[in-house]
Amino acid sequence: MSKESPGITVSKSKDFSEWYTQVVLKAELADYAPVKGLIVLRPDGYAIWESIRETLDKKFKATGHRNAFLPVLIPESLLAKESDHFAGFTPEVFWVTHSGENEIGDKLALRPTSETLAYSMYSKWIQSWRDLPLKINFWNTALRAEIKATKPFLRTSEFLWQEGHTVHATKEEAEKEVLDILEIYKNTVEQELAIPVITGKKSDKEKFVGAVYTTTMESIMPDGKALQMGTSHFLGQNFSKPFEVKYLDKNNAETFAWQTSWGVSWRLIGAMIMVHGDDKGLVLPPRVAPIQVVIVPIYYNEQDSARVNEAADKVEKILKEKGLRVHVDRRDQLTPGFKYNEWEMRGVPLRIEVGPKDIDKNKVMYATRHIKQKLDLPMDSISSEIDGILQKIQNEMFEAAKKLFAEKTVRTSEYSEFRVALEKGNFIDAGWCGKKECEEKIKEDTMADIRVIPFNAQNSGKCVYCKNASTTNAIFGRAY
RNA sequence: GGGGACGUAGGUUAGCUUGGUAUACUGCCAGCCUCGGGCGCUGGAGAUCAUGGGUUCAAGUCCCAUCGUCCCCA
Repeated sequence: MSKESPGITVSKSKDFSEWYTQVVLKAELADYAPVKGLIVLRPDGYAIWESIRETLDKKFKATGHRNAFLPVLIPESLLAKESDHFAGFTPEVFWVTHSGENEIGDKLALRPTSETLAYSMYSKWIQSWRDLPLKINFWNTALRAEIKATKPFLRTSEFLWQEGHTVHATKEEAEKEVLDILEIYKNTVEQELAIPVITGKKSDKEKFVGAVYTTTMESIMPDGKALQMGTSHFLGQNFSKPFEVKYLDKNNAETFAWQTSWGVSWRLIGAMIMVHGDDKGLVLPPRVAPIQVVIVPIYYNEQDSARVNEAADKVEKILKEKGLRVHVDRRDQLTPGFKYNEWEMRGVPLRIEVGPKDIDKNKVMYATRHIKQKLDLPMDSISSEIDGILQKIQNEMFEAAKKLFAEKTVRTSEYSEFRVALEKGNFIDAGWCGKKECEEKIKEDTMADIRVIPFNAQNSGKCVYCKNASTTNAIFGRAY
């Protein structure tokens, strides 16, 4: 492996894993931390997270949610209060056992997720039906020990995410919340990150421990592996009972509340890298790119330098007035060619070149990142056309990703075909009888599990494994 | 759970078999350069050789232990 070259040295199709690592490091999104399984998010990576966060935050607030913050330490006694939930997480919990030299009796977990802590507070805050619904979101990190198979953004021992925790008076209202949130997730991922997803329910085997059911959005990566992009859980009264999240209803009757929880993480950044990147590096959708347009001035002498820089300033001003994130690369010790390659590796969706020849013709050149093309743009048209150009890039990236998704989804009712298609790296859309045994057998056999039972699933009639009548089709895949 | 690779300058590394205070490229700094696809030239700074112990006149190199990282397969 050569990390020496400033560019990406392997092709995406030949060595996907190495390609991914190089893009993350060389595009300066993240770097490895001194502790195994942890990464440091660098400014470009963080800017992408901020962009996702701002979009979601607006949508959460528009639908009546408020932000709050919880501490990172959770006492074992509290974490263990809902036993299924505890059993599900305990293998990957980090424990704080000492304060200074003193051992802590009730040892403290670094939060793997905050249900227990949040709901112990909620039980104090909620007394009346008038206190409901309670809809709070937390932007924080979660810690889950990943000892083997770590990968930046996809599997790390600490990750940035948001977790929403809501409480409702009725089952119906809580179930609506679960779906409303999933819809917000889907829209955000498709419109901002240009990644198509399929939404639906998890099987009982794959649902969040402690939930009544889990809804999810899933996508497929170019290497054929499935990636869970976000989940929204209906918790029923599974937590409200042990944690006594209850209220007096209008008839003065004490009632256990209905709850939801939901989250997306910086895993979305990993998905975006994998779906859109190419052999030259990162490719960012304009809507989340930290730099949407980079301007490269080109000149050979003092005389040109003055007028070229002046023209570059003018273009920058036009773009900034449009509210775009723009950067002029004024480093004069580097050649234009070097700069082109560098900005391409870093994924900037649009590059504008301004040189003496362009100024003579009162135009600029622009090059798009997602597909290789270089076109003229008259100086006077920049302001009116730039939004359209960026929107076109965003659309074309989404269309290309949708095409990939469609190509990698195979419908079959034959188990032999199922295995072949899976081996080639596909989602398999196949009938399922609804029994856990078939799901487990398939997993043993092929390493694939049920990623999602789509909301709009068809029913092909018989289970792909046992051949008995199917209750629904499900999407099978090998997951990250 | 199983297997593999590895730790020497910011990055990538040579040197280890056969012990004698470390090599190059890249990046970085300064100065030049007609710089439109990873230009070229000159000079310079940069290394407790992962950590601890042992053998030896002498350890990056040999021995023991520890720590850590990455990758692949289930």
